[in-house]
Amino acid sequence: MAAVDLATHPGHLARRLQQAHHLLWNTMVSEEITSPQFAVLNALVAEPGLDQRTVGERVGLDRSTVAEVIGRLIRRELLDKVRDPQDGRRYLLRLTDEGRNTHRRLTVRTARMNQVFLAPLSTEEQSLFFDLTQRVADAAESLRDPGQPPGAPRS
Amino acid sequence: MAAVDLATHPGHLARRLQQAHHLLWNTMVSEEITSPQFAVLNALVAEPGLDQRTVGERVGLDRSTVAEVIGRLIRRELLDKVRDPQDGRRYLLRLTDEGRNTHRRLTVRTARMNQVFLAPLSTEEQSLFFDLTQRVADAAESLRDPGQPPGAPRS
DNA sequence: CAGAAATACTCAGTGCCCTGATTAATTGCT
DNA sequence: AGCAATTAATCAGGGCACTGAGTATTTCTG
Repeated sequence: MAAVDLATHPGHLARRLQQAHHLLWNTMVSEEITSPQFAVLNALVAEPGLDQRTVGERVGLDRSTVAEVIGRLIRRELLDKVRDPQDGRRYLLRLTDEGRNTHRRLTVRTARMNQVFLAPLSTEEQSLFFDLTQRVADAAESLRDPGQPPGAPRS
Repeated sequence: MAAVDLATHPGHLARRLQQAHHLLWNTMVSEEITSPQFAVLNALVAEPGLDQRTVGERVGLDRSTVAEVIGRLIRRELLDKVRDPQDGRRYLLRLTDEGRNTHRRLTVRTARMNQVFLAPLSTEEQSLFFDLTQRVADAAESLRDPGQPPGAPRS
């Protein structure tokens, strides 16, 4: 008799949201390529030749997960990996032609999927949704390591 | 040069949100019990003696996942499982005393965590966040099986 | 220059999440 | 009663996500 209403738990809502998204992705975008895999491809289209760690940073995947995702992309020959001649610890990642094609093809579909996903909201509500969600996520992420706030200079 | 801004992708945002939540949960609620596990305990506090499938329905876990989660809860002796004498296909789930205690203890902490998680938003923004997120999730879930809309009568 | 510290990556272990196939029990229909 | 369809659960298999420990390479420092 002391049960809680899960609808008031943002974490539970986040999980449901992600599950719903996963489902829609599978039906509208691709059953082969997952959303995190697409994010990796996208990061490499934006900045070719990144190393593994940086890709993880860009798309929000930790070192282990990014290694797995990249492993799968390499197996499918959408990517390849070469040692950085400048720094033998790093692997440099490059898209194959097929990787670039796949990214281009899926970009169209993800746009359509996003529209369907957000269709229940009006245009203003959609911006609000992005704003609120992003602020919550940013804040929680910054609790992780109280290092420099977003947009800190490099080098 | 045809890269997309992931910040405009609700799915990517949902994933980040969930990751951030997971992190906060680990530090503020429990490293032993996960959020889905808590959801299962909570469902059984609300409705003791549910079967596995129904629990999954209540907390939004599919048949396979709910079986795994329940397995872990049983191993930790927070739950037990007995065949339904009325229907030998079902397992009926019951909280142990420790399960009830754990639920009660974590309930307090989850409330605190939710506050911290949503702290970047004002009170009105928080209700808006719930409303928008819930509508998106509901809509996407109903795309799954175009069965009866929410709130369909039972029995 | 040699040893210590930092960095990039890998590996092992745990948990969540889904689909499709299978098994066991019940219900419905002749 | 007997067989088909339905239903609850399991199992196999693939993918995402995190932590802690280990390896190799580079950089920092005395």
